[in-house]
Amino acid sequence: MDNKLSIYNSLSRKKEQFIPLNPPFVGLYVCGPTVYSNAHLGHARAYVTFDLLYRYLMHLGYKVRYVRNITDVGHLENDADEGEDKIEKRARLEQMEPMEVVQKYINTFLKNMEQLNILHPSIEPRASGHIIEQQELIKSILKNGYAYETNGSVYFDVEKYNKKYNYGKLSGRVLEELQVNTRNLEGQDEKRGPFDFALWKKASPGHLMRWPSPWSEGYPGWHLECSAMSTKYLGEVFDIHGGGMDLQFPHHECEIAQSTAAQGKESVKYWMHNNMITINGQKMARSLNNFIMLDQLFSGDHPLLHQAYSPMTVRFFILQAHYRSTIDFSNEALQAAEKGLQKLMKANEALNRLKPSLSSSVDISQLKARCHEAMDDDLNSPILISHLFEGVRIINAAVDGTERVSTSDIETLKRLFRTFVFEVLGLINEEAGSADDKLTGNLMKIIIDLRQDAKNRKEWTISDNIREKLKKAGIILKDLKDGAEWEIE
RNA sequence: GGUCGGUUAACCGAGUGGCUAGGUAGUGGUCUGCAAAACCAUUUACGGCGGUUCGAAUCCGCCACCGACCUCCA
Repeated sequence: MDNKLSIYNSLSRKKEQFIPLNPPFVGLYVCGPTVYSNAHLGHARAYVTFDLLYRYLMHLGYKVRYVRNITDVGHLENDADEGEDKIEKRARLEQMEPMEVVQKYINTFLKNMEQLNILHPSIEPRASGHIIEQQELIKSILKNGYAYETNGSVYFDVEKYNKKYNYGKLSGRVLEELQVNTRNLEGQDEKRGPFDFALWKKASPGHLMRWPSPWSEGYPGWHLECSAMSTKYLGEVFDIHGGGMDLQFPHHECEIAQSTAAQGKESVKYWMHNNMITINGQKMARSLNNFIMLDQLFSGDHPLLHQAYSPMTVRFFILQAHYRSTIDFSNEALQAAEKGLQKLMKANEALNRLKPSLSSSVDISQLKARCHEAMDDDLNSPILISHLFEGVRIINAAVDGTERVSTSDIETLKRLFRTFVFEVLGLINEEAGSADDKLTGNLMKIIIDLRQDAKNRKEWTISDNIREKLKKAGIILKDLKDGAEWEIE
């Protein structure tokens, strides 16, 4: 198992060599969605990013336990302590049970993830299924003196925590400065400090989702679930915690505080954050009302979209940028990704009919080494893709006869594509299958042979007519040096 | 206002103190009955002003602009 992989640790703000705590095992926790609405382009970016990490770690031979939670309770809107629960709000709007809402959006979320060929995590725990664990965690924090109870609610004492530990180390914030720069929010008299956050909230009379607890009938605070579930499934200390950059503060900061307050030590070794997707230079945000849902992207049904984009086009678009950069959405960029992906997939198919030469005029093993280097360098998928396009050029040139590739190098290339294009980048050839249907294949052979006869007699009107009519039927015909190839549009 | 990050050619998007990233689009050529594809060649770059250096787009400083976080967000 090689350990050349380096990843950017948000905690140290630099690239660090990845050294697992207990090789060959790796514990990976990623903040999953709050299931109160359909999944959007931003979700795709986050989960494609960590899917890439998951796939590459497995490729390196690690045994990864990947935990991605589903938030189905406790996530409030607006001010963290006064807002309405997102799930409950949606339940009221759609006149459903909260858990019906949860199920509905879990179903579409998982469907979208499958469309994007994102592998299922090892465990997808739900917050509502871990109320006991969350309560136990609160008890530990209370016992250690870093939380207090007011009116049946329990809050984390940030100021006290900050005296011994460092609240703000992940996001680079200093508590005193935060306090100076923050306006006093109203309606927070239950809390001792403005940055204290809820661990347990007493349910108001109309609140639907509620559980008994030593403090009140209520529900857990949002930040708690990740600490509780990561500890349960990955242990007190584990390797990697991931999520969107926007979660760094306050969510991940609070997670660090909770775990540290409960166990006296931090739980995460490497923090990784993916950057945002922007639309016309601005972050996609609910408040800006510029969301594009994945279903809309796949169907083209959105005012900003000129056309539909397939799941693999979206995946490839995301992978063509580095995960720590913002990517700006545009139709042009998506269309460029679509074309590029087609080129990659066609070259992969051409690989199968490549005629070997006695020797090679290209260095395939060097290409392979470069692919690994790119991924080892903080998952540099754009560089990896650029190397794969060098492979594309070699394949096409070999088909044309301007480069030579030996039998063993063809095998290496095939392995290279299988490994990096399909296993690591997780791409799928969406257009594959045209030749799978034997009957169609036979019919097409007859048509192509008849057309070839016409061509041999230089009856161009007939041959062009056949090509034209096939096109209308959705079949693209391309003449080769000997014969022709076809594909379904 | 505080903190952090960015500004790369027509568009997207990497990277580096001196060596063509890549994709898409454009132009010219090869191939072809034509078309498509492919191949070869090729145009417009590193926000501005200084500084360090033999050499900077890459390091430093200042300025301009953009964005993120500081409230829910992937």
